[in-house]
Amino acid sequence: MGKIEEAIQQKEFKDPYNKLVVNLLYTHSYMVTTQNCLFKPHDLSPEQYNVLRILRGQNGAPTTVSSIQDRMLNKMSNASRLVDKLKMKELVKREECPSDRRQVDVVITQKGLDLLAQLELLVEENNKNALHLSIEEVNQLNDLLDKLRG
Amino acid sequence: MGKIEEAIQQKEFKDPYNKLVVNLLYTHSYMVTTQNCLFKPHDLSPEQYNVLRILRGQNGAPTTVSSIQDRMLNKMSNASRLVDKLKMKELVKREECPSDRRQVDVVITQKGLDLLAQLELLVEENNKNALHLSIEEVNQLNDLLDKLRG
DNA sequence: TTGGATTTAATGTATATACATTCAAATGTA
DNA sequence: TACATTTGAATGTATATACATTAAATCCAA
Repeated sequence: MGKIEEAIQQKEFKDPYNKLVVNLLYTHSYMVTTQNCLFKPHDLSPEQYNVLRILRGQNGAPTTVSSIQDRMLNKMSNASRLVDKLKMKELVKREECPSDRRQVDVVITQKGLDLLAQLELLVEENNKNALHLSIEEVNQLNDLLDKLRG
Repeated sequence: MGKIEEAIQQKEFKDPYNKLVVNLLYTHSYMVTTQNCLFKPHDLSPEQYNVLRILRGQNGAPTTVSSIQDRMLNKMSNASRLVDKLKMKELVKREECPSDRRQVDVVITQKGLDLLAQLELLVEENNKNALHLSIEEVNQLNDLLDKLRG
């Protein structure tokens, strides 16, 4: 894979800031590609996986659609439709919230929990294989990304 | 914005590798959001902007659809359809390649070049405003991302 | 308590990604 | 030359993002 200049056949960048934007977009695509390969055999998209992870993190407590939305990595994704897809696969349950009938309580099913458990090791392995960095570099990168967003 | 843990309301991560994947996805979404805001008033998407940039980088030389595809940040994007959208806006021209009639030569128009020129300063400003990092940190981040992909 | 404002989820539409498939043109080999 | 293979672009379909809009339920203030 190597340097971004070779990967996209661009000789040089206007400035390091411009290069960083391109590098982020390209690296994102690289990571998502590995995730797609991993999840595809299980008929799951990375985004659907993320919703399941959020629901499991609630430890069985019902979670409203808007609460899922708030916790999603992409704030513009559509939790309502993702939940719909997961429900069709019986990975989540969806019930009207008794205290506020506008809201919808979403809970991960046992089938959903089983799928997450099954993927656990694969995801961990995939991450470590895809990220060609030492623990120190990973920590450094995490700090820089946190700082990037201000 | 701050630390990723607060941003997505997740208390802790399984390991730094897992955190990095989440951080990359979240930071990508952050950057693309700023780009969308920038390009939207000009009826352009970040991906269409990227194609125009690639074509300008060819200095007027015709570029085939597959060559555009190779240079794109996301290798799974569909250059054919993006070129189609740009042609409808008269930002590119598309002609049958005389030496190989399977291929299609794409060239950026003056209108396309004018639009890029108009966006030049805005993009630069947007990048510097969105990336809350010093030049040194930007360079460090670029190196780490290059290394990440191996 | 009524009626406007707000909240929540669902839905509609355009764009893009992630594939698979198609079809014409070119290539290579018997 | 003839025919199978490969290549390049377009197209089809499912999923997801990026909005705007809708409709119902709740809230709140007159």
